[in-house]
Amino acid sequence: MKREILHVDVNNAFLSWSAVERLKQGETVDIRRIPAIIGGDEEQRKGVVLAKSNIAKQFGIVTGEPIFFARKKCPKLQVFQGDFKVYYKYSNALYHLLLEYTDKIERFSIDECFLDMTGYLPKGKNIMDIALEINKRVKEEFGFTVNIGISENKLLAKMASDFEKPDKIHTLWKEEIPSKMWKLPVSELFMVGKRSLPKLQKMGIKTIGDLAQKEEKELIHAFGKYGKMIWEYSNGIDNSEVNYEEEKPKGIGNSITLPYDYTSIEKLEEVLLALVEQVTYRLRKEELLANVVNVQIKTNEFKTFSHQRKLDFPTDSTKLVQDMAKKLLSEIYKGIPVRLLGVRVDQLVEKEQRQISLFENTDNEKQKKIDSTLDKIKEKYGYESITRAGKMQIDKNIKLKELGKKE
DNA sequence: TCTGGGGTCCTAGGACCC
DNA sequence: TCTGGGGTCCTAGGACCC
Repeated sequence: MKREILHVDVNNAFLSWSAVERLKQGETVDIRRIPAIIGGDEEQRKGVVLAKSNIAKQFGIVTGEPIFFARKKCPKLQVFQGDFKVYYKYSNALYHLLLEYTDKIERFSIDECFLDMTGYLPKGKNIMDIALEINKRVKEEFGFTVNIGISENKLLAKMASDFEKPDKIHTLWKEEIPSKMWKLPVSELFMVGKRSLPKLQKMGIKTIGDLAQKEEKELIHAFGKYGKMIWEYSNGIDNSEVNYEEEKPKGIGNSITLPYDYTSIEKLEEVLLALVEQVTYRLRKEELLANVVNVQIKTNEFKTFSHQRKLDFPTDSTKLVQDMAKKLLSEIYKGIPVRLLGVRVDQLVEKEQRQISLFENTDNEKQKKIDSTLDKIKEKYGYESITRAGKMQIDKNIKLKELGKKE
């Protein structure tokens, strides 16, 4: 059966949301109408472009590039700091509006949703009517704009929403693939990144159409599973479902670019504990246990190293994750200046259904009590109220993240 | 003042087992 | 007295997305 899928994508999400919030606070300048970007804190060495206004885009500014470069391209550029609390607020507002049309919604990212409208169209209305209504309502009720892509699967709907921006609705039905999608450069295809591009070009593939017309076998030979996937995408093939059920995360991580390169293991360990605390706090909130701990560093030369290890039994204990993380850090740290430090936990399992291991001792009851007591304080007074690491004791220069609420 | 942070998925090699 | 081989698990690294 042919499905009816919408992809709703907020235009310049972070910048638009900041613009709307500022206007609401009484500011008169709409930062969408000036050369502006949302950027990270340059003093904390997080100075990259997170979002740009269309005017900034006209100067050649791209997401992810250093603000330093962006300023060279556009000396009059205005830089604003992002606020993730605000972003979650608008993301949730949009989601709730969309829920009025179907309950089959996949939140693909903070600013993108897939809607499965199959069987959800009200009498006398077609999918375009619904898209028009959503587009209009979002603009009127929230003050920001969205692009909407319409098709019979997620891939095509997503490609469609990416066509002309902002505030536009596009269809990309199967029969429109040759005229609307094949002419585009292959780099525009979802999942074709900067690493694959040169390889594809060497094969004589410049457009999505070039890729579609290759033999599938040739792509599989050159790229394996990935080759099969992008070949299918170029032909508009995607049978994946709109995943509307809230999924538990498969891994939880926290990393930080340090304000300057660290060369002492003691200082790194202090930060490591703060990272572990946040990760395990989130673990416990999700009622998950981790089987694997991973520690990652990035050197001053931008080389990354990581070590991971399986635990004897799954845990959400700050202490146990910290012990393992310290071990892993000591394995990778060879005295090279460290720019970034990160901790992740993986292979997460539900708290209830885990096996009780023979190795698991029961004398960690004390640790459990400490964890849950601290969690309660965090719930009540905010995450920053108490940490074992105590961010004040760490480096005064470090600003740890606030925990954004997904809801 | 050059280069964020949070994810998912895949690959490849080695260990280990049968 | 010459190197088998398939399957699974573990680990490191990398690609891609927003």
